[in-house]
Amino acid sequence: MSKITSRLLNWYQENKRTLPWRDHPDPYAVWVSEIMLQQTRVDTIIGYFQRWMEKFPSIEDLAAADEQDVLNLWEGLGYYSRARNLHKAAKLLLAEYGAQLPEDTKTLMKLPGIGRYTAAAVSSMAFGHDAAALDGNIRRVYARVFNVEEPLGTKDAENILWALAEDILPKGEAGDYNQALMDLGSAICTPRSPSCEKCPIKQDCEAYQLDIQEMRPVRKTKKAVPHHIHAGAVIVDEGKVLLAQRPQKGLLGGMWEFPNGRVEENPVKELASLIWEGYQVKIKVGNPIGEIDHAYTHFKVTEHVFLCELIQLSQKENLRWANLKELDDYPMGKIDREIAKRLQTSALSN
DNA sequence: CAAGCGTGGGC
DNA sequence: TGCCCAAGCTT
Repeated sequence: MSKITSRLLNWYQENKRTLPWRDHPDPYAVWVSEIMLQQTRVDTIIGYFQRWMEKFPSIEDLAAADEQDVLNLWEGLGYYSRARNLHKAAKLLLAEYGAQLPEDTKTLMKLPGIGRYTAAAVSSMAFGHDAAALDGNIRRVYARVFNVEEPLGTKDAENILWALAEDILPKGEAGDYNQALMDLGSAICTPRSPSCEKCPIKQDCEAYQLDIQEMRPVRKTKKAVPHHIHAGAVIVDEGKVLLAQRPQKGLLGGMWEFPNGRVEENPVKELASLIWEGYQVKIKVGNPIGEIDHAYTHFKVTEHVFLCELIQLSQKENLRWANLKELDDYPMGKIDREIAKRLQTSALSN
């Protein structure tokens, strides 16, 4: 075992955080936590993880769940395909794997939502196999320790970093070692202003020795995010409000929303035809309720919301009339949950 | 294989 | 405030 790995493992023993899924004998819990942690911080998922394990304690429970209940529990976490994939995979495991997670990375990667990183994480942490993991933290740590100059995400950088991960991995300690690297990355070797003085491997770190740690990893330049204008319709009829379910694929797949869409310039003028074309619903546009700003990863939105009256409804597929009190039962993205809350609040004060 | 996919926090 | 980023995967 190299000096680097033994220093990291020693540091981990002294500094590892106690987390709900750590030192947990249940591979299912490790799997769920790893999916939740994809592109998501530890602090964010703690509550979600505990509610999830309470409601779906096992693969069998998850496989038997309703998709809407699964999405409701996931609401607010984002990347909702993760929840749908967990659900799909649980059904698959029950049908074809005896309700047990496979232990090897190759079989794990056949499950929806499990890629190279997550397969290695589950195999090493839940089953103790020698699987090298590479996530955002580990990429950053290795890019600094070995002064990798290829921009992150390029084929060259990926080849170099995965090869490093495989080469350095200490046999028999992969689970702790992978977690040690990730804890180091989140606590010490941070993207900006890393705490190099506290780092257990600073004497091994090429970037630190050259004092260029903040120049590593090299990043590719990013594109500007567009800003779109949306118009949304709160359509009320006989005390109920009209909701639409989004398609399974794409943005907020399977979630519910107030009928809305992108407009070019004038939300008031364009809204009625927009709703008609998008949902086959004819409306009369009334008073504005408010504006909501939201930043997605790849674009920003300002949504103008209007109270509207129903004139004609030409299809019922994917549409539903909901009581204001029942809006919490419908999984929604952030914008539509905000609209729902405003409606419930104003209805309460009336 | 580049683009799409959410949201919250830090600075 | 605006921007960057975060335990990635899918198509």
